[in-house]
Amino acid sequence: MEEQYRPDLIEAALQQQWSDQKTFKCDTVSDKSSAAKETFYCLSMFPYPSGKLHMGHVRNYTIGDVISRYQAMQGKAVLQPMGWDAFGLPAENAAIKNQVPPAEWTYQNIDDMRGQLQRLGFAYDWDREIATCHPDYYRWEQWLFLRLYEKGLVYRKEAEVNWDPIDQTVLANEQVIDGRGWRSGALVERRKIPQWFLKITDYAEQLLNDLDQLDEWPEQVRTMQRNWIGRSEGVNLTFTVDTEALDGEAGEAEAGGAFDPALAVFTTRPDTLMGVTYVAVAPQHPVATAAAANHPEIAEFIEQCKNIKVAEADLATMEKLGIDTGFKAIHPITQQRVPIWIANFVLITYGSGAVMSVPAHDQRDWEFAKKYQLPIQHVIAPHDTETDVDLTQAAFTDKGVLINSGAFDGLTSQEAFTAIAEQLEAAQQGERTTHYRLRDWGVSRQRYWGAPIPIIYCDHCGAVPVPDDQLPVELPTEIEFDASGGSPIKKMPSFYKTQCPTCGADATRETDTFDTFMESSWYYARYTCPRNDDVMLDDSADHWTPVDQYVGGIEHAVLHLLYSRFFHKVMRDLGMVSSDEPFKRLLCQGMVVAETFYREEASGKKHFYGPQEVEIERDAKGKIIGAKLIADQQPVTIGAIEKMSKSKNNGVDPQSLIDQYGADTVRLFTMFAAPPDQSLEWSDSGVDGAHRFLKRLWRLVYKHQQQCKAAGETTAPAINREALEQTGSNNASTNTLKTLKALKALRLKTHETLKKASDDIGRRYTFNTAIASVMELTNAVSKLTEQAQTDGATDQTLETLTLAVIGEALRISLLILSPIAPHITQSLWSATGHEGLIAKASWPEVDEKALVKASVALVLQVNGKRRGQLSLPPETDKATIEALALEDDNVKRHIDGKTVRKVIVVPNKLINIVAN
RNA sequence: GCCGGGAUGGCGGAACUGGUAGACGCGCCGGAUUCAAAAUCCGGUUCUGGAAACAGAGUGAGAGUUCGAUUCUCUCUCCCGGCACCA
Repeated sequence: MEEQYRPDLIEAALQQQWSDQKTFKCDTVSDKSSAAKETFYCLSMFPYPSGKLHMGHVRNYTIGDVISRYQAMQGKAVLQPMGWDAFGLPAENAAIKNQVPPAEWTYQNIDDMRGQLQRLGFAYDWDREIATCHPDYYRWEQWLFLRLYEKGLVYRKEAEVNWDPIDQTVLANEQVIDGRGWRSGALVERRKIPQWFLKITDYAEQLLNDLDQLDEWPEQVRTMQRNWIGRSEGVNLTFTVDTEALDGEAGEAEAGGAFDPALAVFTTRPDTLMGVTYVAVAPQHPVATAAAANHPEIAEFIEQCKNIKVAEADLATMEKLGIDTGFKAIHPITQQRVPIWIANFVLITYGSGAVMSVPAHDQRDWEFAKKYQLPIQHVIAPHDTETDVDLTQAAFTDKGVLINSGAFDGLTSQEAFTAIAEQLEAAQQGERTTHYRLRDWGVSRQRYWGAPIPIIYCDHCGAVPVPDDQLPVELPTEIEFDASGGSPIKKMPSFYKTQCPTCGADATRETDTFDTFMESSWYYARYTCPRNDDVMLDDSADHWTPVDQYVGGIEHAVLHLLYSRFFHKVMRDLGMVSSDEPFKRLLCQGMVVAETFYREEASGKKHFYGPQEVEIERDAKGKIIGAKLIADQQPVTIGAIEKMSKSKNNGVDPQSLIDQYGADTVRLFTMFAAPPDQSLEWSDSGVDGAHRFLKRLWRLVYKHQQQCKAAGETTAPAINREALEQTGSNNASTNTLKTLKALKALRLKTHETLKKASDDIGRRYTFNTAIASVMELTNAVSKLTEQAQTDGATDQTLETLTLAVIGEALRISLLILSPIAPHITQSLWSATGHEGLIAKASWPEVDEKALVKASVALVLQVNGKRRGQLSLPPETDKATIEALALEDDNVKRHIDGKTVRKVIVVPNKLINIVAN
């Protein structure tokens, strides 16, 4: 055994050994030996192959690896695969920038990043690796899409995209900066094009209800999904556009063509119907188009509304603007005429593209009405008389009692909901309905680097699905990119020219590709049978799924996790899996963040400096007071602590850390610095600290091993429990008694640590506190080792006993740390005479007998403030505790002159004396 | 704007079910070792007062419930994630 810890010597060798021996290869279903074993499927969200790993990946995959290794030590058959979410926009951007085809760029990145993952020692079954850009993978995605098509879950409709009028391409939201295309700088326009949709709304109710099954998901994620699906009960009702007035004013034929005079709106508050003072429609609504026909100012307003990108956040934060169409809508109950306005915040994609407006009882309507001097009609009064309603200041949005509502006056909001809905239903002007905020999933992307949508357009037969035997529709990889960013296959007749599968006539292939969320919605299932070329999923899928533990970033809380849940239910309905949900337990890890440093240039633009370029200045207490650039010794501004990113130049490259400290140190630090669900703040000195701990652990084991050798033992001796219990023997010296007491204390600490760490790693996933408790244990071992040395000459039994107790503490420390730092623990495991792999060892068991305590600390409080402490045998009775507490000098002082009113005793914890 | 989350010493964090606030690590201060340094080891370290014992204050701000609140309730401030074409 080496005296010094040398990660550079041990890590590479062990990784080679694990790879050669396929140590972490997962048993297949047909393997009889594994059939009886309990399975555990641990999955970390697969990475996009961007080039190299970042700290977020390291954190994500270390968490998954710790859980996997822990579960394997529990005796389970563990599946932990890894792969690549390989389609996506960055490959196309790189292609334009570097003139490298996306496929080449992607596969090179995969090779690089695979090497980095292996260098971190993750226990993956690499034989199951998948890359979603490979035809063997996406052919099954095309196949599944066609099954959805057959089931009527696929349809085509017009939908809006961000259009760059100069580059003549569709832009992603990310590519629109301040309303302009990121390459061309042109103002983007919203433009409608036909696109394919999946009917996820058919599953809205199930997706909502089954959230209740997911009791091992973070509550916040379930809440976000619930709100995203957004079920609401309301009424669909119809206002009628007053076409007679229209005739008088402009004439319908002129007015941009005919439109349906029935103007449908949805409301969750039919009780406020009598307070409607106007109706608002989306700029794209047919009524708006009609109004624009002979009113140039309206046409111009509609035109302006186009210059906003297709993102809800932008729509919701923009200035609320509107214009009167001049048209009137007839109220379904009062028959009164109210104005129809065009409002830029009404979404054509959401509901019917029109809303009824009740400014008295809806804040947004109120603000709009104030701005454009529209009337405000008060129709709901509060239940109680204390609540102030001042409609000149704000809308009153609570429910209450109806007023100014004719026949409905005096009804509560709830009663009015029913009464008004029934009246509308009777008059066939409305119906009660359930509405979802969730929209159908648009899966068409006008991009190259994605899976082709398997559809052929024929002039005679329309849209025709590609027959199964022609799958996969392969994406050509021999392509050329031009600077506009447009998809090359759209200009590639060899790709899109084909024959209609139905009639054989010349036809055109769909050149759009799938949204990359398609690939990530089912990859977890494909890992169970990644090489099966005959079917998408075989029996293995049901053997392993649902995934027992899924680990990934909180940013996926809604979209990816909702789409996967949808796909799982679809696959269930197709008989491919039998469970309802794909992921049993979910862990959302926080971001990796770091300090930023910058200088503001004359233009106001910030120039960010990397952490390695900057020197931190501290005051005498170590508080950071400033920073300067090493290069010129001039100050730089310390910015906010933000997510590591290229733009903020605050990223730390994991590779250089691995080179410097080894994989175990990096793994240990990322697990120790924060609990997994919180954001992790990067700290170089923290990494040093983690490395120091590993060095200390190594030296401790080395020293112990030397002592064992000196005592003539090759490994730590077994604990002689009888000898350890001999505290009362008459001829024992004080030194002996002292040592025995210390040994028993260490053994207590060992098993307390094991108990806590097992719970922390196995149940709570608070790896930071598990590591902290092992640190405490090794600190105690360190103290005892020193103590034993200074106590000097002791008899041989005692020496053996000391070696045994310390040996147990170290062995248990190694086992607890092995999922976190697998290399160093393996080396020390072998060096202390253990055969085989620590990864295949069983998790140690707590010795309950070692946990028995002679006394417990009991806190004394007077009026809730700590005034002292008692050390008492556990389960001391209340009366005794109270008597002892009242004798305490400090307690006496604080109750002096007061009357004891009450005494509260919490067993084995504290006693609180209430006196005044 | 909407939905979700967070805030505790100089710093990262701990306190799991309402019961000793600050475990563990970093940083800093002092000491040992060393010709010296690195490395390592030992001690101290929430703030204020005090030599100490101890006392007072203290978990983003303000209120409330309770014998007792970092923990529960309400209001507010700031920061972060998502918002359907970044993945």
